[in-house]
Amino acid sequence: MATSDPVYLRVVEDIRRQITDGTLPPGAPIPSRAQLTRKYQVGETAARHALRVLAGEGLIIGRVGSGHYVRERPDLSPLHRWRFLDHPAPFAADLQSQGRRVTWDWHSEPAEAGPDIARRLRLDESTTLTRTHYVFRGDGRPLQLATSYEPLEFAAHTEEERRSLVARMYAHGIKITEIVESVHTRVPRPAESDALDLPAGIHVLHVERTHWAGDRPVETSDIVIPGDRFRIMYSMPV
Amino acid sequence: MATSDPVYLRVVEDIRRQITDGTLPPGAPIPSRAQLTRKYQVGETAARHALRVLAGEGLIIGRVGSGHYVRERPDLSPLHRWRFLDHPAPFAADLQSQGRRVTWDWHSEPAEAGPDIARRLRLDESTTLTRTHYVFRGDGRPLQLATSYEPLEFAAHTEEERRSLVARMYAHGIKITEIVESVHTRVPRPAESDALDLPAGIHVLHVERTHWAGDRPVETSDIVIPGDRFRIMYSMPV
DNA sequence: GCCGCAAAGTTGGGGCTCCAAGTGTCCTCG
DNA sequence: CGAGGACACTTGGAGCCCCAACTTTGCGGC
Repeated sequence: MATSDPVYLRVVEDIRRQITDGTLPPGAPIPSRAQLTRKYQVGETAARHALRVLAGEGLIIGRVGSGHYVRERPDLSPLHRWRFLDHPAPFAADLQSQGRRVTWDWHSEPAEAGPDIARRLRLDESTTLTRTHYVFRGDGRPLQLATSYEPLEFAAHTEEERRSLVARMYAHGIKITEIVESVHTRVPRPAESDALDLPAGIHVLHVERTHWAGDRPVETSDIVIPGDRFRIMYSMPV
Repeated sequence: MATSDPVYLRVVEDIRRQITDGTLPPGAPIPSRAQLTRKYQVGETAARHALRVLAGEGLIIGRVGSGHYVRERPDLSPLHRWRFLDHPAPFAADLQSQGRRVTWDWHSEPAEAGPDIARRLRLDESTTLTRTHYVFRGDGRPLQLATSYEPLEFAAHTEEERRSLVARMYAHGIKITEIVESVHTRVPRPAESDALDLPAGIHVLHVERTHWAGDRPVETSDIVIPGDRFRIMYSMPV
């Protein structure tokens, strides 16, 4: 977006795009260091750094003597993990990877922080925030609820802006550096049973997620998932 | 361990040790590139690479113009996340970060894979595996159960070996490249209620964890956590 | 005693080069 | 026709250098 980003990022973003949009399928060879320097008109350092970044993301894998290749099982790669974590419906991962569509409704309103949210965002209890309720559906069935709290000035207004909190914050000059989650299970509240169409006796997974910019929390949300019909999948390259 | 490891690893491991054992507390400055080259007698490239690796692990943070510093909140760093994930009791993280001791009992026995484990490890149903049952306790109270399945030849025999599956596999020449988890909640089985001292009506979190070496699964385990009294905490640098 | 500025130090981007170890290909020789 | 070896290519470790942007420190002057 900026006019003078690091050049290695140009290479990273171009290859990443080709992998995510399927131009480079799993197993496909990535151009070698020498080829990248010619193709993108960058130095060897930049080409090498780009490959290392992509390998660090788990999107490609390097084989000494042979080359870099798009990794198999990319649906479990950190990029995807990352995309889903950043997504307002982070635990819709397995549904999406099965090719099914996740849709959602939301509505926003101003709200007082209250003791719990004030603690999580390190704010005063009487601070007014934007509270957004989300209902996520997969193939029409309710999958997941989320309630997000963020300062008024950062709230999303369009569908597009809702897709990535990190990108939205970045546009405001705020760089998200960490995502902290705390998970437990509990009995659903009546409104939740209703919204999720839960049979009696089924518990829910409750995820408290907070986005941090350095040592300052900038957004927090409560995510509620039916505990029976759902699975969370992720992976990490070692 | 090996006689001729990459030199940057020497630097990484030394600094990492100092951070984890408290010699370098949160906020402490890390020697600069120039100082590292002198101190460890390595080139600038190696010093720089070591700092990048540590920063990538989230243990330190670089500030342009100032230096690298041990990160605050290191109990949420990826290294720790990683250590706990690799640990047989991955979700004892918040207890340990509060300084409490987690202890465990276990017993191993040979067992037939059976349909479920055979599918997860891509083996034949009649294959004999080592099955290990763990009971984890924090301050004497039961916290977590785990059942691990691994090929006979890789099984751990000492307490020390049990601490890190990744290190143990590495000693066998097997490099773990990925950890895949699938989580859901369910009603506890009678034996689980018993072992975890669960009040009636409390559900459990059931985690299916599989360690992969390339495209081959080498270990899988079922981890059962009480859903009421427990929280999972982790974080990821963006 | 305090302010402001310059100098020194630090990170992060980028460039170039050498080398060891491993892979793949192709050609030659038996 | 087939096996084996030479050669070209690739990764990953390592070294050295230059520079822009930023922070810290310390000194000189008011």
